[in-house]
Amino acid sequence: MKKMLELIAEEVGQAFEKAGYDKEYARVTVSNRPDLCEYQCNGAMAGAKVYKKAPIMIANEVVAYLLDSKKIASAEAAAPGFINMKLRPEYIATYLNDMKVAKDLGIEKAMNPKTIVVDYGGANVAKPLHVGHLRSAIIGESLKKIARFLGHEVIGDVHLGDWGYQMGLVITELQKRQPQLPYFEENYQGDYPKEPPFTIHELEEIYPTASTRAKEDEEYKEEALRATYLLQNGHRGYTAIWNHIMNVSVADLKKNYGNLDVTFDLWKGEADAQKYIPAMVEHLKEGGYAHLDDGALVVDVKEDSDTKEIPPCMILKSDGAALYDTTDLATLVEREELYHPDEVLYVVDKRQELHFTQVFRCARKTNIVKPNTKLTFLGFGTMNGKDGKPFKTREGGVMRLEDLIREINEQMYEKIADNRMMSQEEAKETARMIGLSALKYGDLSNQASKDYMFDLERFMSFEGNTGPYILYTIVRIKSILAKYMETNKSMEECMLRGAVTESQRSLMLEVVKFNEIIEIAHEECAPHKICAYIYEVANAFNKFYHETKILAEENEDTKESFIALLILTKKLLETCIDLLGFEAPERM
RNA sequence: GUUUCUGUAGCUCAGUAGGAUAGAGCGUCCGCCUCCUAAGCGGAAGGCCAGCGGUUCGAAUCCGCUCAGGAACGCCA
Repeated sequence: MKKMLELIAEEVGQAFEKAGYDKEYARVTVSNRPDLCEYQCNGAMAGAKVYKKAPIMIANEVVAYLLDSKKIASAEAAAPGFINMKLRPEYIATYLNDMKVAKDLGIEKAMNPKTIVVDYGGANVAKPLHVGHLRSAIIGESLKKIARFLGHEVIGDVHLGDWGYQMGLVITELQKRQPQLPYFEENYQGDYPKEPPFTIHELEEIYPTASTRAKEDEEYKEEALRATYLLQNGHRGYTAIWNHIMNVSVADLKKNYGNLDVTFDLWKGEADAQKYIPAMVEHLKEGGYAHLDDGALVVDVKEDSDTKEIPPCMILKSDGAALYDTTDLATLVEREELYHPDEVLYVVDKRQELHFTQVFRCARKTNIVKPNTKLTFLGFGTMNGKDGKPFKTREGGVMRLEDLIREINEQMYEKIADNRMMSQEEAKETARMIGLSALKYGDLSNQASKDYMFDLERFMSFEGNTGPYILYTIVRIKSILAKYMETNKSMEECMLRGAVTESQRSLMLEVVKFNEIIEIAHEECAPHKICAYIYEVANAFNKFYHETKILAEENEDTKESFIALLILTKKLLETCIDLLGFEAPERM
């Protein structure tokens, strides 16, 4: 379905043309003066200069051609040249009825569906997920769903940090603790044990211990680097350990992401890109792109328009080892080969912007990606605590995701437990759903690129602009519809009619905006616009709800129209929260 | 130091193809349950949109400077 703004703009465009003006001035927006009108067009003022005419005259001429419109009920020119319009109630109702029966609420699917790889999550193997991983997961998941909803082929890749020095550290520490293991036995030819030599909890403790030791002990560090080197060159025993680390760690990561309802299509990582590195390096050398600088192999990515120094993209360290840049480039090689993406979207901490600028430029310059492959960096800001500094636990440490989620679920359970009659099991599941909505909405309602204050107490509140408030609104609708179903069977046949009250009309006008909003959220990578939108829809609904006795309505047609509006509103809210990555319970 | 992002109500945040009177929530104060979930709804108070200058019919929005805070700046990822 076409967007309402487009439909009205077409109408107004025709009027502009009939009046002898270019229809490009006929851009229509939702009015910022709802007391005066519903939609407005400011094109007369923009055109005034070109046509050397007073804007109000242009507006008046255009308005004259709008009076017999089937969509627009009233149009008037206001000083200095606004064109103010109201829609015909039955036209709004028709539009909403179409939405109600259309697939996916009549969203316009992409004309040319793109293949989009979304690189998000950013988890590291052998390290627990912590709050620092939250934003990437939440924002990336939402963007993935939005793009998919619009008809694109979207591939979500967790892109694990599963290669390099950190693995050498774990191997070294393990060797210190259990030197008798066969992995460390030289010339060992037999099979290695199937059971991993550590649990996830031990693994999560091994890494930080090793990391700390390496910083204090030069010799230890050398060993870890050596282990890293051997692993990368196929050392049999270390590879076996690496596989254990992967198995243990990935299982745990899947569980954690599962708690967040975040799912990836691909569990690829840096290790997968390794095999593409030699050929890529060859390509960079042969193409004359790379040169040696201080012993390191680099590709210059400076551009004339730069306002600052952009350091070259470093491909190989002076000791010959690969780096962050290398792996990300090789991953692009891999992605080109396997998926031929039209776009690769990175949802990463904004502090990595420079790195991705380098990688993107290098990939383009060296033809690692096709010229028309879009590379997008969506950098998100830091989660700050109430003190305005990066979020920490009370003890000053990094909070583990697992602990955070457990705490949210427990608190939410206590909040709802004494409120309603519910089995413990249902209450637990309900608390989980509400808790997740609080967490995700709290994050997503902020503009991704900005730092934001992580205030759980506020996010978990049922009042105000929060996830729980949105869920509460949906639950209210569900409750009415359930009651309606008890006496009436065919809910789906209910038809919307023109609004009978102001609050109903406002709600209808909110619902109309749906495809407009989703499209913008996609284009701008801005889930927060969906949050703002559903908050307005929820407000409009609650006002309508408050002023209207829906089930007690005596006029059957009107009642059915109310029910139809409720069905549509519910579908809309549910669709939107699904795009944000959470869902609503039956009751709460 | 260079570059870059941010600065909007007491607090947390919306608000870009420049538009009419800058919006929410929380907090504060005042109202509303015989009625579909009051986890709701209505109302009040609260602003030099960091400051100064410019562009123009018109600026929170575009440009310049200043101030304040954060971040990044080649062999970690």
